[in-house]
Amino acid sequence: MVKRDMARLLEEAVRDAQRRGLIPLVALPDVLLERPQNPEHGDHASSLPLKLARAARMNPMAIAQAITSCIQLPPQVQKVTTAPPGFINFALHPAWLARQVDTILELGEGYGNLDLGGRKPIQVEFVSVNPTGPLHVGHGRGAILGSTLARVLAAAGYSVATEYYINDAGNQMNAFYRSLFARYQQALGLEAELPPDGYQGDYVIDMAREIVAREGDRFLNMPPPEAVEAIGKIGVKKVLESIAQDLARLGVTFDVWFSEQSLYREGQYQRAMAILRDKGYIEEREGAVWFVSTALGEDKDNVLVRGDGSPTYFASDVAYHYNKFQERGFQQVINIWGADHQGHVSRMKAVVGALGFDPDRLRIIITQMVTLKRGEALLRASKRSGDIVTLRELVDEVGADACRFVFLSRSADSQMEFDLELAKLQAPENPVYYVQYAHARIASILHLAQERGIDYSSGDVALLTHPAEQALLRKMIQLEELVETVALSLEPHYLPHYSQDLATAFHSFYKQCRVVSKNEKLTHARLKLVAAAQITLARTLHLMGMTAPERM
RNA sequence: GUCCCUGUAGCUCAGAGGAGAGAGCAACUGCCUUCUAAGCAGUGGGUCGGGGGUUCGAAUCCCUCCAGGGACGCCA
Repeated sequence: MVKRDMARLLEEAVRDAQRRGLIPLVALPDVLLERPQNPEHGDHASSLPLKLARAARMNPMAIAQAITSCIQLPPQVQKVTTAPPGFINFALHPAWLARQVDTILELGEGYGNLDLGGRKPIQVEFVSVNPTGPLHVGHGRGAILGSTLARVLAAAGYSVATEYYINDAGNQMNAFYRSLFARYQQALGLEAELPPDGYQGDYVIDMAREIVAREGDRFLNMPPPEAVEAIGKIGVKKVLESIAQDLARLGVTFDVWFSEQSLYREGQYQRAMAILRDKGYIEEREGAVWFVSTALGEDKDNVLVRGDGSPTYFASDVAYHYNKFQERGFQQVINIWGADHQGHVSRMKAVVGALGFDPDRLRIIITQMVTLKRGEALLRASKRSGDIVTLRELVDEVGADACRFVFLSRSADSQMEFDLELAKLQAPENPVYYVQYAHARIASILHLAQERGIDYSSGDVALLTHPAEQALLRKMIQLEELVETVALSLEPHYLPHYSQDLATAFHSFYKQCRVVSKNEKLTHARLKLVAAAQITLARTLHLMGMTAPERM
């Protein structure tokens, strides 16, 4: 990776300068290199001299010159210059840049893979919505974020497992069961009322009708509690199937669908509670069992077991995370939660610490709310009221690729507006098509070359000296750095931005440089460049979970 | 009241201590006899919410105020 090479080069030069007494022995800051926005300042830049000036009690320019004088140019670098008030600028060597085409072609689909993670087992848990109804658009955001992170982490060399936590225990499920049973009775022409805390959505009615069609009235012959349970199970299965389908259409799949109930069946709950009890984090008062989070600096304690003896969802979460770290041995766990769970972050981390694990091994990403607009009309999503725009509807209208791209473009921290009308209206001008169009154009050139039977395998990349070719190359070689950035920051919104930059570099090259021409040698070299650009662009699209179309 | 997120071009958003603050859309001007014009080249547009502070240097860090959203249950 170029950036790392440059950083090492700089660091060695500083050490050398210190050894030779050109600059004093002072500690170095963490960040050594930046990427200058002005191309005149080279490909990489360092403001290290400015940062050292005070401690070194030297003029920054003098430091810059001292360091620069200790740099021995590697093949990657054409020149190193100093600039006031104290910058060191690195310019990559055009010949080296051109040679990266061959490197990328050799790596093929593997270009962009790193071994940053050392195969460490890492879990990404996301969506994890109660199986009580269809997913809405907010869930789509978490789904796309999670699945993209999983792809990038895998590329970065982690051993990634994706997981959906099924909240199939607790009050919400019970309300859903009873709602479904009421609709079932209604579907059979009986008088029945939806419970006051019930689910009003039409999908419950549809589901009840399906159950009647398939199973008849046999549940009426059971004692009502049994019937509710039996119908509920069928309902959950149906809902989960439809959730899985909706997600699959978005390119989101899971390695594991983990049941909350299993935590109780298989003893994880009991074991986790025993640990907390042994370590003195549990107190019983007011008829309930509490996790004494105040002992860990939290604002307040939290109930684990209610007065009626039933565990809270927090108790389930304790057992679940005990299971993740202790029983399944994940080194790192990433949870993606909606903004409405933000208040639970610190207590969750506290309890992980209380169980004996380093809380930093748990990283929780909060995705902010999505508001849907249809033109001027604001649409609020509430599952209870039944007034929702479902994820399925969104994908139907906008398409999976565009959905992924739009959601990925925003950082998880910022609330976003999704205007359905605009998304449809803008379709041809949408950046997603701009990026994919670049890929289709590349494919088209390569098809032409194939039709004409051009063998460019021995093309000489040294001919790639045109500014547009070099600009394209500069973008292409940033892919590895991008994968690293996203894997460390867990912020995939860099991907769509990079893909646009890459597409721009290609479109501009395409306009300025004829690829298949009468100049045979240049044609061969450029076909190589184009093939490498295709690899880079396709890889970027695939990391985002998008398709790379051959034609549009 | 407390805690979290956000406030950057007309709109949607990047930019997390460095060099005249960026992109897409929208607006305007040019460019198709050549591999896809879903494209390219260019123009206009900004008190980076306000005010203090730290720093050689702040959209970025600290304090404070304002505005929007979310969370503060023996709901999930």
